Amino acid sequence: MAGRPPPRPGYDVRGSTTGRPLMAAMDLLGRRWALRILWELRGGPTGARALRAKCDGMSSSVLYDRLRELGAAGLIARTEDDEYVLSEVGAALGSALKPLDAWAERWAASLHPARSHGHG
Amino acid sequence: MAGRPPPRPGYDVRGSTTGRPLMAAMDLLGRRWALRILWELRGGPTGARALRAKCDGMSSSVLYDRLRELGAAGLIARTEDDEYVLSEVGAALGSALKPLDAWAERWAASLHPARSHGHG
DNA sequence: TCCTCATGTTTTGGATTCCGAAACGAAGAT
DNA sequence: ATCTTCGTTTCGGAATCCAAAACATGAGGA
Repeated sequence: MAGRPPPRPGYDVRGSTTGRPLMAAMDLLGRRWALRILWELRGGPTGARALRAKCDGMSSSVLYDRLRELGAAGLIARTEDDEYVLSEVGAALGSALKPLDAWAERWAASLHPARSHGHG
Repeated sequence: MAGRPPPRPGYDVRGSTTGRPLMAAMDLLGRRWALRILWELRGGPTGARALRAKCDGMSSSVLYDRLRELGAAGLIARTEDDEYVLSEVGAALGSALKPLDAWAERWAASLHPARSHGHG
């Protein structure tokens, strides 16, 4: 079960007592599969089992831990159909993560410059 | 010790065999303190002990695990003075992370709208 | 020389987190 | 009733993280 309350800005999080939002975000998003879950939720409402399939390799126990945390943080919500969906801030995070996607491509290019890499 | 080679784009990473750069990035950066270390390195070359002080709460063993991983990933390098410094791609990541910082502020505002929050 | 102090780094044992598979409970369809 | 699909929880073992101590090196001073 959750060992501690999910990190939220304004409160002390692991490694920072300043309550700086970015630190809370890094604590929350810096957990295994957290970013990935949000990323896969970009495409619209998704059921738990389908979400797990997209994040192949994730164990269900961790999935539900994350879903609880992200829900408590207000990043995801649920539809009437028992599906998980990005909240407004959650969707905004998806946009804020795009530069990271672009950077990753650049990073890949810097490591093996001769490799071609598509965007999907 | 390092249980597996640090994630790099173009190879299979935890939870993804596509080699997609973003997935490799999420595996690498989604480890505890990884993002924080890069964030604190923004200010210029920093010695190991000073870096650990900035990331108060981080244990030294994890610090050096991360420094090894980030070094192998080409995100950080070392100066002659035994200090750690962002590489070119590493610095670019710092910029790519700025929208995340901005998003975190918005996230904080969405949780407790009446709270004031400065930028430093 | 010897001691001290600050640094970079590794080691160690215990706590936390993650994984993988199985299982449970509630629907719907046959 | 039975089968299937889904959301969810449980559980033992593995990987990771933590906290503190220890090791190594070099500079400075007595």
